Amino acid sequence: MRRDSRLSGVLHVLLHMAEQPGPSTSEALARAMDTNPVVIRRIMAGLRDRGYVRSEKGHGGGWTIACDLAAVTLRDIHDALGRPELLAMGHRTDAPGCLVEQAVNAALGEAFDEAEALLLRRFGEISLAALSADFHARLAERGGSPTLESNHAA
Amino acid sequence: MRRDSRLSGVLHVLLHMAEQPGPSTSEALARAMDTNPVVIRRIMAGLRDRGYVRSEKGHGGGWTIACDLAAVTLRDIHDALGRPELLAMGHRTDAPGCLVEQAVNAALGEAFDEAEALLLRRFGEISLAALSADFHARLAERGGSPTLESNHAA
DNA sequence: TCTCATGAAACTTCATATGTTGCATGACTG
DNA sequence: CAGTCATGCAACATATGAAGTTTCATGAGA
Repeated sequence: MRRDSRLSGVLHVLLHMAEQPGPSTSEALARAMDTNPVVIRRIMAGLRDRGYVRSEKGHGGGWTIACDLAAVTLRDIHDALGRPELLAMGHRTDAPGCLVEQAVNAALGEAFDEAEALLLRRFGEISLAALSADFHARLAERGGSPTLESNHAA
Repeated sequence: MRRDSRLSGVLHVLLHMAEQPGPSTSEALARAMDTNPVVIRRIMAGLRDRGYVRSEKGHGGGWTIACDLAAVTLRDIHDALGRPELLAMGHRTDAPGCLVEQAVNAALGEAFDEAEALLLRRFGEISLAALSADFHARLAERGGSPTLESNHAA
């Protein structure tokens, strides 16, 4: 099953924006992500509604970070994306009358719930600032330049 | 994203077969599962290849359990299904050149790996016999009859 | 007014689980 | 041996949702 990469994508966008002094246009971000500007706007819409980022139209417009990176976690971002499904598997029937299927659902459901809870807990432990710090650590190790373009073909 | 219900479905089938004295036809199982016989054959093929079940053609043919339920775990069944994806999310790019994306992948990947490991561990802890026992416990509580049909519209 | 940027809607593409049909194969029955 | 029942397999249809694309409206700044 094709895996949802919106969380991965939006984090990539946010960290690039954090390296930019001014606003970043959807077009520039899309070029860096090798995708379409509309896709950028789509995944950013939820973050804008929550006030994590701001968007401005017209000349000099684009996207700006509008929150404290240390105060926002991956879980917040996941929520802003609309809490997409975490697991690729599910029950065949949600409320089965069959006792066999109830037993199956109970056993699987427990494992599913634990895995989802684990993921959400981990997401809640990682702030955007921590991600950014990890990036800068990698940058220092590599000795590269901190510009957006240097890491992409663009 | 539409969730994969093959594991749930095949477990349902196996537990029903365990309640049957003789072989169960794909057609009968499909009726109980409210699906198509070909779907049953499809999800059972992997289990047959591993020797967990046997299939016989012709009169009196059908599917029979060919393993010790206590010796086979949900993880074995998951393997027999071809180890479908467990998580609905993934990386945007698997081996990115961009350091930002590497940092994102590292953080997310750790959480993903933990969640997958947890699921597989839990699956490995649950045997088919345990599932069957849970079913019988529910049955005793409900006081129903142990037939396949009693739990389904058929 | 012209240009640049987002906002929103509609459409296409793609992957994959699921559902369906048709036919070949093999096993039992009479 | 012919007929029926069942699986095996291939091909095709359907449905869902992420991702990509096109188009037009809107608003901000030069």
